[in-house]
Amino acid sequence: MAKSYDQKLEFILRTAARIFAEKSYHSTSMRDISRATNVSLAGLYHYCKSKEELLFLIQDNCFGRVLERLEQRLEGVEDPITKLGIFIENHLSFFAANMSEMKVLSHEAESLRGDLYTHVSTRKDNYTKLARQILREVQQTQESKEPIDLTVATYALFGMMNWIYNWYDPQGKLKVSDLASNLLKLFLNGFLVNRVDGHLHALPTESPSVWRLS
Amino acid sequence: MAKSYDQKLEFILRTAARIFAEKSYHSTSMRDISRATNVSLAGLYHYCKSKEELLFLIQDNCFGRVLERLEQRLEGVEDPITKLGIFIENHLSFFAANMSEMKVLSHEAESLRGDLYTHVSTRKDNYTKLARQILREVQQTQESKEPIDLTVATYALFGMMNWIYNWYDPQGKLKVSDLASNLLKLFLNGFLVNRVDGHLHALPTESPSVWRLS
DNA sequence: TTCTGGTTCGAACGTTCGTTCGAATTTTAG
DNA sequence: CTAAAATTCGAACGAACGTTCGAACCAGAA
Repeated sequence: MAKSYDQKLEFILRTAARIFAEKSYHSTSMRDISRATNVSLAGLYHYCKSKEELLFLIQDNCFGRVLERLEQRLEGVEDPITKLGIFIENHLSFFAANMSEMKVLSHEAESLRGDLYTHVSTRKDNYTKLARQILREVQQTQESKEPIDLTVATYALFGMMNWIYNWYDPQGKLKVSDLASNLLKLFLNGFLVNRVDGHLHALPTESPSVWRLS
Repeated sequence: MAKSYDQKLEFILRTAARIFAEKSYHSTSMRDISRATNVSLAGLYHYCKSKEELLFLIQDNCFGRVLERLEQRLEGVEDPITKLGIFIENHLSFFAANMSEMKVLSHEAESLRGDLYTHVSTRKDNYTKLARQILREVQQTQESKEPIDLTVATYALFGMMNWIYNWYDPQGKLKVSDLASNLLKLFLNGFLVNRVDGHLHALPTESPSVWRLS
């Protein structure tokens, strides 16, 4: 029956995601996945064409669910700042509930090749462009003499959010909602407000050559 | 002669860092490095004990230089905000001048094992604690009713900064100094200012179970 | 020149990898 | 019950991996 096939595939994907997150895609062997799932080595290939397809399915399923949920929640919303709040909360709460898959999605971006890479990469691009568009709208609600560069802001936001797999423990004291509201406040205030210019010009600027070895 | 030995080792490390950054540590073979350096496979082992030591030397040398320079520049500085500016500018300008090495330092953190891992990890911890300490000092110069959580702020800062290997092109239009001043402004304003609380409470909060598969 | 110690490398070692194949087993449909 | 289809797996494949070894090479000191 198709149902039990799908369930077992999902189980394999979840287990593989956990191991990929633990020890990275390239140093995980099909034998590791076989051992962890109690499915024989050859048996795994009944559920996927290759190890690379496993990685793809994890990334694509995971991302698909983020996008689907985001579209639902953004529907009908007009206020740019509310949109941004939804975007951040959506991203972080999904991340926290699916740390392994999201770590794999963030950390193993370049482990796919060819069409599979292109497919995931394109979806990420659209996601990034959506964030950038929301930020542009947010920025236009304000007037600032020295607005933050939109590209820097967009990737700073993703950096803040995606870095959490390096430190955040969903089981720990800090709740996801607190994490989200802290990050939203941190980002939004920084993005909109202009206050500390005095300090910036005092920064010593190093010539890059200082850093080169020889 | 010892001089030429060191020079060749440095050359091998730079080349290895470039390839590790391109296709990740675990999917780079010693044969790849041999090909790129024109040093025979066996010859490489005259300059390192193992592939893992290559990775360690890249990470440790790189981090050592960041720390050394940072200590010099922080010496005698008292103002917390100036300290933070120096910290960010130091980190980013080194990152931009050594993208490969820094990508390897950020991205292959868990690829080392045992003592080598512990050694690099400990230095990173101290670096993180230093940043956290500076942020605490910055925060104490202000009084805020709802300050940003210090842990969140610290890792958000590192997320913003370390994420740049995913998008920033040091050869492109955006200069390092602009990148640094934008990120400093973005972070510092967000960290210090309290303004958008109204929007935060309006955020819908999803139950984590929504995100789980089954 | 001869000797010495650092440097280089071709060839091979044993291991592990992703994947395949054919047969055995279980499940489903008629 | 029977036959077809779906599922499972032991065993093996060739390829690629990190590393080693012994010999060859080359510099500078005597």
